Amino acid sequence: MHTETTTSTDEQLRLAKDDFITQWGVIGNAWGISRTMAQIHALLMVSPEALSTDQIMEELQISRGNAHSNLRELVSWGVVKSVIKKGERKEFFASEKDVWKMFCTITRERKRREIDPALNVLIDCVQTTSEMDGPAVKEFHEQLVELCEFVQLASNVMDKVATAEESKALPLALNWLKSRKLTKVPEED
Amino acid sequence: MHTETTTSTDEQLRLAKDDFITQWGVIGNAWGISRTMAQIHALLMVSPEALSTDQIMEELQISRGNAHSNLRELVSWGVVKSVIKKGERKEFFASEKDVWKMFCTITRERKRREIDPALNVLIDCVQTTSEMDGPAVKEFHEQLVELCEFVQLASNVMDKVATAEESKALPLALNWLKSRKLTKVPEED
DNA sequence: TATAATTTTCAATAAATACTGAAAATATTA
DNA sequence: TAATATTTTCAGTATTTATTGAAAATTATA
Repeated sequence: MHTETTTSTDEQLRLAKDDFITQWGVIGNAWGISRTMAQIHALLMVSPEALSTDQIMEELQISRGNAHSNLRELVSWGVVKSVIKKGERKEFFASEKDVWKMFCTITRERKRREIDPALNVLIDCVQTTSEMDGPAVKEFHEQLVELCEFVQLASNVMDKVATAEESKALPLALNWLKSRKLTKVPEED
Repeated sequence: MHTETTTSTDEQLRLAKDDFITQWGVIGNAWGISRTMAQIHALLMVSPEALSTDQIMEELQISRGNAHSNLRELVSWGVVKSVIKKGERKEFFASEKDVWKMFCTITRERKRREIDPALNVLIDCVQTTSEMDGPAVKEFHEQLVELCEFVQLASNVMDKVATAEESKALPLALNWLKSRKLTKVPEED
């Protein structure tokens, strides 16, 4: 029996997944999502099985508190669901895997958390300034109305996306874009 | 001469602008933009004139270094432009005021900074896994391809938006959405 | 050229955010 | 019920990000 010189398929797969998880963490970080949260999400996206908190802690080498709070956050965003396995006492977690469903879910949440509050603030500002006069006020008011209408439109668009029940609806709706080859974009220096 | 009991129009306007600037800072913060950067942006959006670094420092009560680096950042995003006033030695700054142009500019930058790097990472992962075999690998590979195609589409959409030369093009293109009344969305509790 | 105005840098510090690990609370089984 | 498994909380700590303010570098004027 001689020493294995090639990496086994399982090992290769594990390494590729680890790489993806790490990279997704970096991406998430660049997008303003905490590295750990992005990593948990990535791990669950590429896990055929739902995972327990302990498995996630083990895999990503993070503490229980960290795993716990990030899992709750992912669940609150709707991209991860808690799964009960029969015969098992603990909670398991599984990610939504359909990219379009994920997109719709995140859009709905972002609208609720980020767009609606901004809209409310802007509407308040618009109303305050509509009761004042003078040319300078008018200019300011106009600017606010433009901003407001923009955010309103964003809000409407996001509503449409969020309620695109069938995950297949959007890809089709966006068919006006020809697909391109899978070619890397030149990197920054 | 009796004491003024009502606030002057100028004072009212100043207060309304201050309020907007503060609120925009809060919104920006919720969107992952630093409070100060959002405030500078807001200030410039509602200033009829371009402002100097000193005026911005004074207005927002921030340090020179802070004002400086955030202004550079805003300029690098393309939403603020440096303006040279004749007879004046210092640099002045003015914000783009057309909301749609702003949107196109930000979209272009986000694509370049956030989408393209992610796409490159995903393409690498897809390629790595395409050279491996086994059913588990195939499942992983499929998931990566879906993600990749999604990001690719996002990239294409953003390209279209970014190059929508005329700022009027997009509002028209998005006409499929009926406008709604300016009504506040119910707040969270 | 020297002088003054202005911009840029950056070490030090403050503030915000993320993470740990263990204790407390809760839920499950015997 | 008690014993055990599991989840949740949270004070303390580490890490990251934002800000200050003054010195250095740059640019413009006399």
